[in-house]
Amino acid sequence: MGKAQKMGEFFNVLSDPTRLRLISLLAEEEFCVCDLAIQLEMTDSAISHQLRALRAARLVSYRKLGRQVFYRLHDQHVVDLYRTVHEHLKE
Amino acid sequence: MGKAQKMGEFFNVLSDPTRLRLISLLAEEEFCVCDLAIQLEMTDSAISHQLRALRAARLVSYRKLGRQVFYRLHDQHVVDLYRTVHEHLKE
DNA sequence: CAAATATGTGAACATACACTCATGTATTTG
DNA sequence: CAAATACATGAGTGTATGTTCACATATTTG
Repeated sequence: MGKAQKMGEFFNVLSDPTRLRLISLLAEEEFCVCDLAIQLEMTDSAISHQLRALRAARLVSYRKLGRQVFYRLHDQHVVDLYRTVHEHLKE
Repeated sequence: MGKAQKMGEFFNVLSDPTRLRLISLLAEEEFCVCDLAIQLEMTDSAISHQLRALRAARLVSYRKLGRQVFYRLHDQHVVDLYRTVHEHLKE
């Protein structure tokens, strides 16, 4: 797979508002799926689907605690990127 | 429009391999549409459509010279972003 | 064990979009 | 002016994808 293809797939993960809102929440602290769903006012299923995409992109990791699964950002890198673009868009 | 929506639209522009390849070429020097099409081995029409998207996102600007239109990156900001992500994906 | 809770997942549906094709516009050239 | 060149654009088409819905799995609780 070409470089442009790979980069495109990465940016594509960040091109969805729901996934960006999840990243924004998880930048503060870890959350379980149901709490993320409540805060975004969406179904658990929709959130779970999007977390799957974030997992596949290695942007989040998680730990299971009883019935719940707590997600957190895999590293700070994506937060830096998020903030960089956020600043850029203030023009 | 929400912040996440706006950021999503920006990342979406960068999620297409053709547009990323255009950005990569224009990071070096300015090119006219037909030369971009030759280098990417695509039709002029396809390139023109994608340049329109890059124009709408204010990522490129252009100057007309006779029949040709020369495109260049609007500023260095997107190149920095490009390189940051390129480094990130080397993991 | 049975019911409830938290999450994951496949299919379906609606929408978005990248490229092609046909056509339009502007500029140059013969 | 007529033909050719460079680019732009709208419609059409195939593909990708976000959400919903139904259902499956795993854990807790009574």
